[in-house]
Amino acid sequence: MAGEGAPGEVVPEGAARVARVMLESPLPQLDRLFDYLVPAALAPDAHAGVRVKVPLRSAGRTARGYIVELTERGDYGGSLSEIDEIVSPLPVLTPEVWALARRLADRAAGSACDIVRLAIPPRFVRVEKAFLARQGAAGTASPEVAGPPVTGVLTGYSESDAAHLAEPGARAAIDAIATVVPVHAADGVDHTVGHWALTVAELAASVFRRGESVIVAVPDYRDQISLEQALSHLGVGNAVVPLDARQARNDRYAHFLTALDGAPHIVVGNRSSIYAPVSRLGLIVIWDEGDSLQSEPLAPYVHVRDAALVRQEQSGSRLVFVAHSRSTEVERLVELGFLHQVFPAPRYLPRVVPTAEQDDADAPQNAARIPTAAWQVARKALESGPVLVQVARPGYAPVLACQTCNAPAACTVCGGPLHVGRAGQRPSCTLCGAIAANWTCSHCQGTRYRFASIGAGRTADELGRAFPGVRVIVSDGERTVLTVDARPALVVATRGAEPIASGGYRAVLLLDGPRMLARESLRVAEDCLRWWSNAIALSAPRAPNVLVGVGGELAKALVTWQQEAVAGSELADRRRLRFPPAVRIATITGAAETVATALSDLRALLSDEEWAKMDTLGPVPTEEASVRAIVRFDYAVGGAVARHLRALVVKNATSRRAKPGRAPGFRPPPTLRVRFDDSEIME
DNA sequence: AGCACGCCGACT
DNA sequence: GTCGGCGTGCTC
Repeated sequence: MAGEGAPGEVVPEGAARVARVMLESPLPQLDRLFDYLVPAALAPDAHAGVRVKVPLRSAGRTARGYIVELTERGDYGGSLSEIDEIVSPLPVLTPEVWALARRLADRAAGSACDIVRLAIPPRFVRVEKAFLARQGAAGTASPEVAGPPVTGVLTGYSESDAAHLAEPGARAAIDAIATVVPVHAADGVDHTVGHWALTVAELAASVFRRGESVIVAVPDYRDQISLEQALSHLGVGNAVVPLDARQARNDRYAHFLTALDGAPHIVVGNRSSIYAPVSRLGLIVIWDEGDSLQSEPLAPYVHVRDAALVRQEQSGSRLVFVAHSRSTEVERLVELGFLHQVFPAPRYLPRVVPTAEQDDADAPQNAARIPTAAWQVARKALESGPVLVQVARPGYAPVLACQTCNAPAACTVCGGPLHVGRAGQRPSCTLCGAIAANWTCSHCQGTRYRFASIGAGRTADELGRAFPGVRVIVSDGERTVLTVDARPALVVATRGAEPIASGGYRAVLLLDGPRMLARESLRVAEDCLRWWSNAIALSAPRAPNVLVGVGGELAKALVTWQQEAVAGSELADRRRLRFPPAVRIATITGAAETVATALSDLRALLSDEEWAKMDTLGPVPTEEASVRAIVRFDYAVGGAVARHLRALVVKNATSRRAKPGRAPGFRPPPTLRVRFDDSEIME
């Protein structure tokens, strides 16, 4: 490389002289490609995908960005500036990921650079140097793979389903087998994992052994570990590239670069792994797509499901959604015939026993919310191993109330709700953390409070008293226990934080069903079904699973293990109400006049046919000086709605002015903001 | 975001 | 006549 590209050297005839650059800027009006000249000195490293620094508007002001493509002549009429610097010669933004980012941003009326930020971790120079040195020395080496050859067998499923899933471009919703299996990892240690992990690992290993890459997006760390153990069990542990959020930033960049090296890999990570720059993508797996952690909280809020659907379409890879229960979104895709349903063969039916809640004077201690039948199940199961008790709330007493007037107990400092975190602790404020010493009720001046709800900690205390001598283990969101051994123990866990028990739980008690169902949410039925199903799936084969205090359609769905029936009827309701996912929605937020003009501009931009396929809710006032309108529309017109709303956001961003030098207290009107497919908003 | 351009009020 | 106020618009 040395000696090439001296200043003033002439670029070879026919070489690309113009780089089209995506700028790293949050401004919607800069979300397009800008043309720059490639100076001869930089030509050797000027490849599509490399990070660059470019001048913007005036000399001295630089922006960062990525070369997206190289052409001989740009389409810009004016005179072009030259690229300042090529930050690194590594082409980190692959054409495939760029195309994905552009499509998803357009679909969500957002900036492609916001997606690229999720896709490419921050650069780590030392990591990059080490990677380049390694690549220069050894070239691109495929990871070594041990273990059995490609079998195409999918344990617990029919041969015909396995064959269907092996076909290129296959798309399916797979109902996971609701129990646990032992795996023998390469480290020589035996582990227990959910059977889903073995299923996903079998699919991944068979695609990987064809020389293709796999991406698996899992919601949390516990699932990440289980899947890595299952992949190790199948002899493809070396192929795993982990991209989870727990990694240090340098490790994250190192693993990102490994994914980029051109060899086939099995990428396992959180929702942003869907953007991994692997080559020859053969399979995308989304495990437990309904988990809220699969929903992206950063703009433009593209759910991993939607990113996966677009990436599948663009790459022609296989795509499977694996879960114990079905979201309405996946149900819609099944009903459209877009996803093929796959059930275990023979169907696996866990033992689920619904028990109506009862006030039972005979129940030990004051634990009346645990019916006698459940006590008996727990007592018997504790003879042979661990028992899982799922509860709704973490802490000890999550809610306190005034003993005199029954009002919720509020912090005397900030007015926030009080709670007791651990047994014997003084009450403290959930918001500001202040210890409530000498508490007085703000309503009646009473000074005594009572526990108004029961958390995991208090349940654990009660159970410990009822079963003297039995180990009690608490796992909640704050202190999550990942695994427990096979010895008898009462494991009290909040939903989603259940440890995996070696050999599976001998019984599962789902205690706080009615409380979980009481939550005000459009998704409450599907969420509860998912929480319960996932806990049941941690039980050993034939172990009893007691569902306390829940009857009706939900209990029936669990007993017959047909959660998709609930998803189907939920979706039918949403169609009737025109709620997502039957339709798409976009929320439009901003100053009242801004939103009003945006809505009328949108009407003007759409054809009559398009307008007929949508309706508007609101606007309603939200926070200070802001209103929010919701537009609902059929999937067919989503592209047009997104394009026009995006244009209005750009227009608003360029014309709106914060007026400096105005009277003190003057606040610029809130910006026009558009967000697509925010299903939380319908609650 | 920043920064230059441009179109109206007070000035040597 | 022009110096400079800040609203307006653009960024390859």
